[in-house]
Amino acid sequence: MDRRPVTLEEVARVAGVSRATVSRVVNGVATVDRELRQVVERAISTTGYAPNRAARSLVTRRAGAVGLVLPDEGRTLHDPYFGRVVSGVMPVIRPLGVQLVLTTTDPGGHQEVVDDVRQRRLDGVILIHTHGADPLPRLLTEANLPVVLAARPLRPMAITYVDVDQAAGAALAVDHLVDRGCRRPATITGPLDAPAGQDRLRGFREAVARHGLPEPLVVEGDFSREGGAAAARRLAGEVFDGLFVASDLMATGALPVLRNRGLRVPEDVKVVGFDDSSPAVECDPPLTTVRQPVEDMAAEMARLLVERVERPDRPNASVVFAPTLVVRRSS
Amino acid sequence: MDRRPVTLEEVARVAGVSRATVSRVVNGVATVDRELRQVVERAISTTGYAPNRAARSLVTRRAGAVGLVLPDEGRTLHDPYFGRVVSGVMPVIRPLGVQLVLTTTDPGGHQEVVDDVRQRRLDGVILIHTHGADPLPRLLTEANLPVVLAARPLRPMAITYVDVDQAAGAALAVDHLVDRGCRRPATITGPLDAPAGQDRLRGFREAVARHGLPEPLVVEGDFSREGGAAAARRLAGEVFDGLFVASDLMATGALPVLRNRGLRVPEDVKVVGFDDSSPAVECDPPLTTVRQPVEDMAAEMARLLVERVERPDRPNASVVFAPTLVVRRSS
DNA sequence: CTGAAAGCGCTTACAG
DNA sequence: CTGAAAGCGCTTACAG
Repeated sequence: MDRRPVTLEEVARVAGVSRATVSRVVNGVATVDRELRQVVERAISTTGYAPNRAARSLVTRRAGAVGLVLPDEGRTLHDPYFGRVVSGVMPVIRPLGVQLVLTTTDPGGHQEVVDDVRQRRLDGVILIHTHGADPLPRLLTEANLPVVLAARPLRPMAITYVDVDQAAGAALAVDHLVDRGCRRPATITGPLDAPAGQDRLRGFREAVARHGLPEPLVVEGDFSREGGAAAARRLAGEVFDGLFVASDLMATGALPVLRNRGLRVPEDVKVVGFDDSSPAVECDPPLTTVRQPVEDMAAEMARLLVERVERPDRPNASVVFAPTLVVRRSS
Repeated sequence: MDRRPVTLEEVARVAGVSRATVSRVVNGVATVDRELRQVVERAISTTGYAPNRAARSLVTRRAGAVGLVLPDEGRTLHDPYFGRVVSGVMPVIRPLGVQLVLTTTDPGGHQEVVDDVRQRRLDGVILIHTHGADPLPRLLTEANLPVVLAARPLRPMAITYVDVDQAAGAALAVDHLVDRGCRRPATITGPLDAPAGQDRLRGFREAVARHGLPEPLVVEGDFSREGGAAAARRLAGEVFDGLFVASDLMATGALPVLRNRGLRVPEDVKVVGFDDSSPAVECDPPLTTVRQPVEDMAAEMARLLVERVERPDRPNASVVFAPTLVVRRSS
């Protein structure tokens, strides 16, 4: 029953060759004689051999695993965004035999990730949703570990990242509102100490100016539903006919506030969100919103990471994707 | 810069002891002399030593990693349920230094998982959402690998699983509807070839009978939003004042159909869902629903799994959790 | 309580 | 193209 697993040694014995040759066949080294290869392959399948990864890792100095690091707040974990990232990463690393290890950073620091890296259990790391103050990106790059960020870092630094063109997304929203006849724009921004918050506001402002519209109303939110509601309340008494909310979740908080004020959406105010997350579909009315190609972005992150694991000397890169507009009933 | 990482050997040299002694200190073996231990600890911290996990795995025959296996359909991945599972598992395995590896089963089979297991990259596996026909549970248990299922298997088999008392959840819903004055119950079931679908229907029927209510209306759904809408349409022309929908997602499909028929919720029909997933909060009106203690259940899965990794001789166990009712505006 | 030594299962120069 | 041999960095009986 629980007999020891088959080793390379055994396969070699059955095939009547050296361990080195079996190893070469297993790893697809091209120089092996065709006939010998077949003998070995037969021995592998009759013995049911599977290579022990720990032994291989020990000599190759490769864990064969990359980490996906999420902030522990739960927010991210329960966000469909997370699932989309996983869907994007999987298809690129799996064919390479690379495992995806999930890590959440503990409040007390990042000991988990750092340990996994120091113990060589992780060849590289994809970092999701780091705050500006997060020391982890620097910690890891300084340790010479391949790292890819899921967004532009707050402060410029030498690091590889993938992002969506946030400003272009905001512009998409404004163009659409203008197209629908809006002349008095307003926005509920994200937190302005986050790159996404900053960039979406900048894109909004630039597009508003480009269309020759009056100075827009701007209130700051924090990407949460409650923050959206609070921001919408601060808009009470103001006059506007188009509202760009920098995240769908905030929009679901803002919508009821508008309704209570007697404003109909989209008749009196047209609303556009950002993210195309599930709340956008479920809220009433369903939300027109800016969508990021998250799966594609995640696949690109994986590709960049794997590349840097293979070739640590590769220079940093940043790849920026174009957002798209998803039109629903709120506009 | 990229100098070789510190090894046990080096620490031993610095501390003036043997590798065996350093190993014992690292692994917390109690029998080491107090003074020696301190010397070694100092050497570890001055050298910045971190044990190489591949080397350890090779001799201990433990990967130090468990797999979380999800069906590849995307459904699960984008479901907040998934995030809740991860939140539950993490706190129990992390302090043990065990990694969580994410795997989705490929449509063509389960080669990924099976390979990871055969290569000893995974010590055990948590299986989420397996269908009745899924060969994976049997495949893995026959290979003598510790496995924990996230639900009762469709066909009885010798396996460890954690579940919620589905029937009790349905009964909770019925009791609540009756409490709110409903006398004519109806239900939209899950797929009846799935344990959850079966058990929720059984619990519903038993509770209806217990309350002495008339024979209820029963239409089968499939746990999807569209399935919920379709089922609700099949209810057209029927008279009922309480509707138990076997998943929140189906309820979000059913709600608009009821509204189009001129039925007000909760005035004309009271509706109770199942899962307490995010759609329950976002739909209109917010849904009264049956909640599973997913985080607790996931933590228990992790505990059972780890236990079986340590002691493979442990007999199978099944743990069933009690559901709770979350009351919102739909009832 | 501590150390010398064997061994875990691979890969990879190095010869030939 | 193939094999003998060294070595990756640990743990763990086994003596003492």
